[in-house]
Amino acid sequence: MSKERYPLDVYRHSASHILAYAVKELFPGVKFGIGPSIEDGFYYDFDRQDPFATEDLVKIEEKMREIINADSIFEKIEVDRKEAEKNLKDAGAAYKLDLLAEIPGQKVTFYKCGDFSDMCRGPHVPSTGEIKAFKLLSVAGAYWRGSEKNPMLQRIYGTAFYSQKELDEYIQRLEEIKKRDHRKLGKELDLFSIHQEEAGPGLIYWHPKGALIRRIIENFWVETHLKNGYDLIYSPHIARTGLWKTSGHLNFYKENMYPPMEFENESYMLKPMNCPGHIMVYKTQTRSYRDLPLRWAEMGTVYRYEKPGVLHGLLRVRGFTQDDAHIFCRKDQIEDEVSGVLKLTSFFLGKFGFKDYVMYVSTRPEKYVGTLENWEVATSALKTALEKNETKYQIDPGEGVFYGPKIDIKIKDALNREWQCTTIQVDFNLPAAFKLSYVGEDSKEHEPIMIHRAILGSFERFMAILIEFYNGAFPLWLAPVQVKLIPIADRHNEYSRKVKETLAEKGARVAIDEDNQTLQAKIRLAQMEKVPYMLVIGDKEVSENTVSVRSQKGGNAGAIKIEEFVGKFEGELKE
RNA sequence: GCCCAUGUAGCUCAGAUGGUUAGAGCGCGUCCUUGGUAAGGACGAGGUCACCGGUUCAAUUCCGGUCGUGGGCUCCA
Repeated sequence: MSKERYPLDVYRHSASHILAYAVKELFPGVKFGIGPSIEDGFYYDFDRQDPFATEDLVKIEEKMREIINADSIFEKIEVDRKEAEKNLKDAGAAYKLDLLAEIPGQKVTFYKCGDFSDMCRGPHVPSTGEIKAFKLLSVAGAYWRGSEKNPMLQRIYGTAFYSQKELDEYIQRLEEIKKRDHRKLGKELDLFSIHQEEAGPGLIYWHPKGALIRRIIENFWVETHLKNGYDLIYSPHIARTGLWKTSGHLNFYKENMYPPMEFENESYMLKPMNCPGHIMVYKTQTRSYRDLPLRWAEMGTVYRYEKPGVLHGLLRVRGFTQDDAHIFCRKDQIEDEVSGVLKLTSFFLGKFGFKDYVMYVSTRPEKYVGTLENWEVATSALKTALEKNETKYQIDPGEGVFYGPKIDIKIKDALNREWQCTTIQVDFNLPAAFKLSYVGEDSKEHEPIMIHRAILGSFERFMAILIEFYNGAFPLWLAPVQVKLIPIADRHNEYSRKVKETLAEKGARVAIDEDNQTLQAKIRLAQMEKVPYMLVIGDKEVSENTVSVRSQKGGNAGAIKIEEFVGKFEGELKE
């Protein structure tokens, strides 16, 4: 065995081959798909009559260990294209033939290892004994080449690391992610529920604590928008089907819309987006170039049909509230407006503690509306705005929406996962579809540009991210209960109520635990509820007019005067 | 939608090759206890074993379907 370190993906790719080798040994007749390394490990796709059971993974792992112990050499073999084709045909390797068709050149490489040979670009580690730490994780169905039209294969996921220690750490991280799951914490902290059978899947019910957090965020959101030159509007949840026809949603977005409601000989549809509503408001007046930009914001609840298999907690739902806004502006204002949105975005995300994010600019796709000149102007405005904000970004070529280029921002959470929240999209389509105009300096009619933007994305998704990011322990300004008073015995209840009143007058959200329980039990409960501050009140506190402060993260901090606690509390809120 | 797994008390989970009253812990209620920084004690109330149908003398258990959920594929705020 060599001491050289191979890149982790080479390592994993080799592990994936060993997996395929083991499957070939254990389950003859299985056909092979592809087996690449992925971000956190590797997988291999197999076509087999009977799906793999979870117990099969154990057997396969054992076989893999045998192969590793045998330390078989990965032998690279170059084969002439025609010969490869013949060999694969003889072996009945339909999927490999499919792959071969896409490989250019006259030579193809195979890697042979023991009795197992696989068409593969490589590279591989020199021999199977190099693999020190691996684990098979799960089985799942996956379409061949990711298309619903193709047959479904059985995919086995696994991961591999240089050392057992790193593997253990990875598995620990998976467990940490599981522990932080917003669905689990949402239940434990009594924030929200979903009543899939009784009320319908993908629809969220906010409980008092969750609703309170939501309202705190909304208030902050409204205040910030008003300070930053936005006006608020409200638009209805349904509109005549004709409106969605004009907007183009019936053409481009139909599969995500719920079927029409018919009444009074008219047909109405539930809104999947807020934009047409905002356009209705725009059209009520003749707008002058002097009026622009108009920035209209709305926490707009929209409904989108999502396939049953994709619903997931708060992250993927069927009814959600976007922190939406539409900016109607002139072409020459795009850059400034986008720049303003970027500044607002970093203010918002910073307020919640997100410091790391990745920006993507998506450019013109193959199918598009609008003039090339407009695309040019808008795309470069997006880039310039980013550059002037000294923001690094990546280009996603051709990934723009049909109606215009966009900026997507993904935030990174505590566990280094990326989440898409903010999106800023330039739209050439709707202003044209609704024949929007403003009167220019030249007294002629011009078409405004529309910018759609959502900073938090959807309230539901953002809450899910926050819950997992904070691990349920919301910072003081968001915590539904900020302070919990814990009287030790009944005789301390009265004093505690007075403390509560004092704190409540200062705007604090306070609760008292007057249950007939021991101090320890009350503290345990408050800790599990992740209340930022617990104030313990016993004989000593009552007689000295103090409270004993315990913080959720820092533990017991001793007794202080009530006014002192108020000062500390208010100071922390201002941070 | 497709593949696999799965649905037992408010929550987390046991359980029976088909057979009278289906269990535990937490939570909830009543009582005892009035305590000093993560579970004091006793008693009690909670279940059409997801729903519909089939097989059977008998189904929560076996079979089929439906509605959900989980992990994937695809898609996305």
